[in-house]
Amino acid sequence: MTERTPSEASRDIPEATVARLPVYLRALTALSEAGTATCSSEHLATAAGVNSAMLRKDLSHLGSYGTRGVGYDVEYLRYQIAREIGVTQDWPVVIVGIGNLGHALANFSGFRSRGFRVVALLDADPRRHQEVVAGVDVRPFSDLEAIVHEHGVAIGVISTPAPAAQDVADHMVAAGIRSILNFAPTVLAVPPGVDVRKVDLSIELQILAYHEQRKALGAAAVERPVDGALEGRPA
Amino acid sequence: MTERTPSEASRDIPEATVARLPVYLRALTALSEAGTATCSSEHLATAAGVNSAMLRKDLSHLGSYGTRGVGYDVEYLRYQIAREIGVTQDWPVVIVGIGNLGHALANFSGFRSRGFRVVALLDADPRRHQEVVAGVDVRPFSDLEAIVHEHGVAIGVISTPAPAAQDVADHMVAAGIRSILNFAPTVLAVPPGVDVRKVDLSIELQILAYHEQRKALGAAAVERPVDGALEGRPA
DNA sequence: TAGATTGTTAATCGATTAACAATC
DNA sequence: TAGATTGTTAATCGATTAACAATC
Repeated sequence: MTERTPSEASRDIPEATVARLPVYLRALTALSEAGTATCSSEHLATAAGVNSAMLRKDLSHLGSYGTRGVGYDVEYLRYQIAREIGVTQDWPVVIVGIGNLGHALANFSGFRSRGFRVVALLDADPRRHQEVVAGVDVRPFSDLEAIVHEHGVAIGVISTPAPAAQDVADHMVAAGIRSILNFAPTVLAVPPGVDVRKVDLSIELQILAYHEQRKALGAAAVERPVDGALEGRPA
Repeated sequence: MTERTPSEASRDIPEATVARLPVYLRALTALSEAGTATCSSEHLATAAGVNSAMLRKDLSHLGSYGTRGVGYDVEYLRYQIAREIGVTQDWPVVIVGIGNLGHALANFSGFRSRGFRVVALLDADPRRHQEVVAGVDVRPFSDLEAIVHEHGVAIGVISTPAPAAQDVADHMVAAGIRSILNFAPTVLAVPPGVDVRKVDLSIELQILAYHEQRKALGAAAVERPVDGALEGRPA
């Protein structure tokens, strides 16, 4: 059951590598469109914003797709990475929560071009059910299960307000979805076997703020109040 | 200049910890709003979706803000984390690129409530300069430098199409911005000392697709073509 | 053959986790 | 005092980087 052909050496790719493969894929697509036939690890690494040792290490998890002394065939490597990620196939996606962000996501061209097809837009608010966004009409949230089964949806996107997100996730899981991209600023609880990735705008800004604050401190090391001077411990 | 008071033990917090502090902050805010005065590391960790050992380790980098045998004072810990991140102060932010995503960002309430204030919306397209979005009017991109200086903007958000992003980043850096949140699907080159965080929707979906594909393989291990059977190496 | 560049090894670094002594 | 829970230590795990032998 879990046995594996030894020839298929490429299983169990580290998570950090998986997260970079789409970046390499994009860089290779750009090189391909620019008419470049071959590239070195150095060249590709620069385009992807990583160092070449890391790139080669990452690619070594997939297999041996380069040629020593020469480099990588752009088209060939691009296909191999696309296949490894799974974007050579079509992925039906459903988006739940068609507010400002949901509109932006539905209209985002980068999905379609990478094998993701938005098959349905759902919203709990009946006033939105008149709307057509990006050529797809907005349907009631209660249609979720039917749509998931009809289109074989494996990936769900949540762009509702935070209070609704857990309920949406529960229904997605119940309908058979096992991969969720969550834009709502809340921690989702899901059963084992379900993957959740979160995109959290205000967390990203807070991380930047932390570093920005430290930069400012370096510049004027005085302004910060001395440890504990302002706020006492509670009793 | 770089000397440091030994009492301020909390410098040099690991990057992984910094990325989780905003999650703890959000959980503490929820606890606070629910009227909870005290919580254990176990309780807070569950709310934040991490394990309690990691939470305590993370908090230990900030200082010793708990009470053995008792737990943490919710309000006190919340303030300490907020101060550490820097969200007790106000951060003026500028957003460049007011398409669908820019609209969604400008309207996002989570910014304002966490100390981020959108002081300007900029777009290169003159047709957008009539618009008022979320109470702020859209101004020409060429106003960037003046606005940055006027408001002391330290954080810039890029929500333009990919081809425009590098040029926007260059202008931001030239204007003095040293923290950038990039939503454009492209790798930005910036000088040392400038922080860039990227949010890339299609990369997130591709990471989910990779894992989804592997789940499907586990279920039906046969369907995948045998290694190299379909595609030959290029000459 | 000589030069170039991959794929891999080994060293280093950082992050996570479990366990427990300190202490409220 | 006894029970609870923190803060820290040490072990483990995973990711990054440099260096170089393999080889085109």
